[in-house]
Amino acid sequence: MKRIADSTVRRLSMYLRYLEDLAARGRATASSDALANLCGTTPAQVRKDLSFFGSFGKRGLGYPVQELIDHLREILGLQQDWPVVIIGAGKIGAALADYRGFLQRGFRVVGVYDNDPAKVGRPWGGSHIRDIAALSADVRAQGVQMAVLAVPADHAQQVVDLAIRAGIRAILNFAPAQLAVPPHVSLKAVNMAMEMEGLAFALTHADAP
Amino acid sequence: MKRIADSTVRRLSMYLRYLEDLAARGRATASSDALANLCGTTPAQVRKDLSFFGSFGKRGLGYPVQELIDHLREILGLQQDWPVVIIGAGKIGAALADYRGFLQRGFRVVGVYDNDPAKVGRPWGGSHIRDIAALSADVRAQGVQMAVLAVPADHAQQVVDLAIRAGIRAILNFAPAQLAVPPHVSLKAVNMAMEMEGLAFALTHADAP
DNA sequence: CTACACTTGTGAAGATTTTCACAAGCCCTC
DNA sequence: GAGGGCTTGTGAAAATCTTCACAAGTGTAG
Repeated sequence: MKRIADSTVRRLSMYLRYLEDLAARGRATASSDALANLCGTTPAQVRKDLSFFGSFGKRGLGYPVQELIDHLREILGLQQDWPVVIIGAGKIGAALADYRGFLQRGFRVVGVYDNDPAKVGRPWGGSHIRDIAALSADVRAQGVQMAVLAVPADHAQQVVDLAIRAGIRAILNFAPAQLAVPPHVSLKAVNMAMEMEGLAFALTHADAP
Repeated sequence: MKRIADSTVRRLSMYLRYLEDLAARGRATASSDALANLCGTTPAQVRKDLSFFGSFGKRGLGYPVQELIDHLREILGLQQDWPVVIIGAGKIGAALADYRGFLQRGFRVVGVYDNDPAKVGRPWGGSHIRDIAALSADVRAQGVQMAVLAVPADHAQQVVDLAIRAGIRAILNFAPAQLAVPPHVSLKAVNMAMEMEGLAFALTHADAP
């Protein structure tokens, strides 16, 4: 199959979000035009994105909302629940561990890890924060493939290496560090400073005609 | 001036990060090749990105690290300190309010706002969490242009509208909602669920040859 | 001073992504 | 069951972004 652009995948995820919204409001169908308006894109873009994976709409009618939701969930790999570990129980890690959005969308946080003795053992969810030394065994035992990284930048690479050795194959990185991972591992980074700098750039160059 | 791609701005931000690293280690110059290796891109990309803004290097030598840092900070609009308000004092908002990375990079959090009476008045930094009713006046009084949004999705649009009326012109949105803003306002969204779904997609389609 | 090794800056080529535009298909009405 | 109003799916065109490749500088060594 042709390679799918990252931007396409992001939009699919967004379509899914709005379709679920529409479904909750009882809408049975949605046109590419309606979906595009909601998502801030164009009808052609919506149709093209979906066409990579099949033909889900009915001409003259639009897309059946519930069916398209099911297709998108399958395309994105959300038919299953993904167990996730969170590494780093600082402010950000703790906030993420309690973030309802994860669970709602099929990501189940099965463990929170830290190396700080002051934090290890603290209650979290129905269990407690675990020592990072236990990560390897836990990940292996539970077949966890996804990790969220929220550790200081100077520990990030070392922690990633550990996680990958344990079998992690997809990482969402909140540490402000550029990480190196082998090709079979997927990595996405969320870098607040970078986003803010993008905004500063936009503000600074906004007035230029 | 030609429009600058978002991807270019993100890379500039990344170059800046690594240049500061290099400067801290006492490196006086860096070639596009060295920079590219650090950032996981190509030398040609580095040179092209920089060439949009001028000619900062010396042939045969590379780029003078400190000078390039200064240029990049100016290009990105980081010569000045940007006052920032954080709206929403939940877990994420609170974590962001204490995030050191902001301050270090020239973003000064001047206020944290919430509408929950239980949170308003709680100490934060040298001051306390303020009522969102005070946002308009504060933003105007202090000329704040940037806001970080960390409120529940169903309040997000309404809060954004309020912020924009008060004079905010750049928003970093952590709420899992697609926001509509007028054209003179810059908006960036960080959507954890979307990132996770991107990873799920990658994992699901990784084995396909 | 000349030769040489190295690196930038940049048009042009190549690749990718988005938009266009329209034939084909679906539903509803008459 | 024919006609008309909509909307999809999709090649092709347009726009955008990345990579290539090389002339033009720059410093160093001999």
